[in-house]
Amino acid sequence: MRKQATIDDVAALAGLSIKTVSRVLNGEPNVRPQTRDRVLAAAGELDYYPNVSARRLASKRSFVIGLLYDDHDPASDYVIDLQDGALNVCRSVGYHLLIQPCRTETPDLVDEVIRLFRRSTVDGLILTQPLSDFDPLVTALFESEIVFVRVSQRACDGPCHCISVDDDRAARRMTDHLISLGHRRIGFVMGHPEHGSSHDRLAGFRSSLEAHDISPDSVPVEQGRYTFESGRACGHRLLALNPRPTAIFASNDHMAMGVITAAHERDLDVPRGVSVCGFDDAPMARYAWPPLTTVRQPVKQVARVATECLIDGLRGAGGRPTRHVLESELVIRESTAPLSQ
Amino acid sequence: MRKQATIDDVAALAGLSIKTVSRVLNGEPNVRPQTRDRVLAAAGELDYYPNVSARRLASKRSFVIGLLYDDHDPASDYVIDLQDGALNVCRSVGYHLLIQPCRTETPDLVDEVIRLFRRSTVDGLILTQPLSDFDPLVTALFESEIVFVRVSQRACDGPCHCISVDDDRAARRMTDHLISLGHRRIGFVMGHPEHGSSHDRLAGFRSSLEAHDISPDSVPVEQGRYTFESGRACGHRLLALNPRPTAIFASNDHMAMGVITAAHERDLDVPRGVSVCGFDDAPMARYAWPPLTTVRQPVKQVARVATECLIDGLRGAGGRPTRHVLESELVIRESTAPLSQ
DNA sequence: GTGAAAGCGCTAACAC
DNA sequence: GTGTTAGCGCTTTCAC
Repeated sequence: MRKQATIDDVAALAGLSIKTVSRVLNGEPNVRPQTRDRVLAAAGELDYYPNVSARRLASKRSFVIGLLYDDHDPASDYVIDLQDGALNVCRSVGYHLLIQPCRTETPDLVDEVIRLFRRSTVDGLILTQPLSDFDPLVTALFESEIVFVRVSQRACDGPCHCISVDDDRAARRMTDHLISLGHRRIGFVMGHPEHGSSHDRLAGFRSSLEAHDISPDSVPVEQGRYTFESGRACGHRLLALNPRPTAIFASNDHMAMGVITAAHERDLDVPRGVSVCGFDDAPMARYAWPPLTTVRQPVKQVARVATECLIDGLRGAGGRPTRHVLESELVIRESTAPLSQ
Repeated sequence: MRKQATIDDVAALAGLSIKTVSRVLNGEPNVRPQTRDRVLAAAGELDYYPNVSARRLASKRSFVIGLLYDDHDPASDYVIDLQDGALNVCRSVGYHLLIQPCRTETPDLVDEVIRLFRRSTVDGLILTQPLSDFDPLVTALFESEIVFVRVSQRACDGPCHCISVDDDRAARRMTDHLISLGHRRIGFVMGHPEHGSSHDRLAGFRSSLEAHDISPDSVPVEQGRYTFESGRACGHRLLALNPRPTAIFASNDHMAMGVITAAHERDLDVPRGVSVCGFDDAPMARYAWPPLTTVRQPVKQVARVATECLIDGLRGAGGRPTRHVLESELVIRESTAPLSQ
């Protein structure tokens, strides 16, 4: 393994001082373009790459950001996409990503996260749902003056960037779709009551109904918890109703799969007997039978934007807190069909 | 944010030199137990935690290990489990984990990985399948004298630890299960031909057949690629056969889901018309309809063992290369049933 | 067994 | 615009 060049080597080759090299490498002002080029040429020739540890030690910054997520069961696809989006940005700007799965239930979650900081291993954090809606944590971070961005629908009053997806609107459009197929008796399976997204999706559902003059009486709502099992239980309850809903909108794909299973267990064909749709476009949605109509969220892009905001903030380019709202996309597959007479 | 204590603070409080403190913290010999205790007490009182960057800079080690995995489509559950197992060990011994998704197809994959090292950000690597079977990479790592462990069935000739799962045996036991249900005409869907596991699983399948005196003629084998779509295509080919197989063993769950879809598309009930089983116990297997009979691999444990081996190796406790083989577990659900007459 | 001094490779503050 | 001088907090070498 060849020895890695140091900044001194570059300075020597360029015939400049070490500080000038440092300036160029850090994009600081007050460098003549011509000097700059000389430095870059020398660095290129030596295949020089700054030593991260030295840089960290001297600058007291770690160039690492932490990605916090809840590692609850059915989240792996979501998490992988988050990681992917964040990693892409990190790599392109020379940061590292520290992944930090955690559980909202952990009693000393807040302490743990704060300690991550105290140990100076992380410059800033990305909080994803549902952690980003967990008030004790958010409050503690503000108090500790830790830089972070939230991926969350919910507003927050502190000086922090928020990135969100328009769940409300997507749910409304999905409901519009069901109604356009002729369905008017639509069951709804709500997500985990403590996740902000559950309420947004329900709100979108309701606003579509309202716009179509459908009475709330014909739209039974069941409380799920975003898991397959809860979807299955809610599915059974909804399908036992008389009159039976002709369509069921589950707030995520896992619950939608549960609803489909419940339908199968009652020898009800999907979509002929009942249309079912989900939310999230988990990979399983494509492989289900029948393939699931759902909503595709731009998860990678959310992570990308969040990471960019955070790193900009760390670089001081920060400024006032911003709010980004990204759009989801309807994915119509075969689990929804026109109402059969 | 309170200022983090330094090693000097600890030394001062303990009334010892900084070097002695360092010795204790690094578990070096030549320290009197009593001195040791004094140091630990002082460190505890100050809530001291060594500064990672300083330690890295001075020791030229990063205390970071890299987890390399292929980020191919249907792998997210596997990857999350790998990360989880590795993270647990890392945290308990004070290492960090750098995740590095990559694609075998990337032309300069090898260069990229080597560079990870040159830039001194990683002390060692964990290679997971199918990367761990990718010869150009493995060879390059040996040549660069980079410390790594492989998660792979395949043996390798270099001085490196290997952690594997006994796919061969698991496939044999699964086939035994099908035969015990009365099936003798069993279709097999092979995995990606370049993944070592594909061949192991096929071998296990064959050895069971042999043990039961079943002629190879009655067991059609189709070549898949571990994806849902390939499973679906192979499923159609197998189900079009005359006589039709009464059971199909797919080499992973995604392909098994594809086979089930193919069966549905031919109005064939699973398991009454055809039994189907998979491999891996992906979460989707539990949520499928019918729930899928499959093989559960101890992925987290594999990652844990791999991480422990690697870190031991880095600490010099290394020694000769070891080989760990972990056992999988059959998960019998409802997609397999006794042969109906 | 323990300690003193000399860096690791970089950035920060200030001088020029 | 550019260079000089000190550290950052730790590990290492070698002396005691």
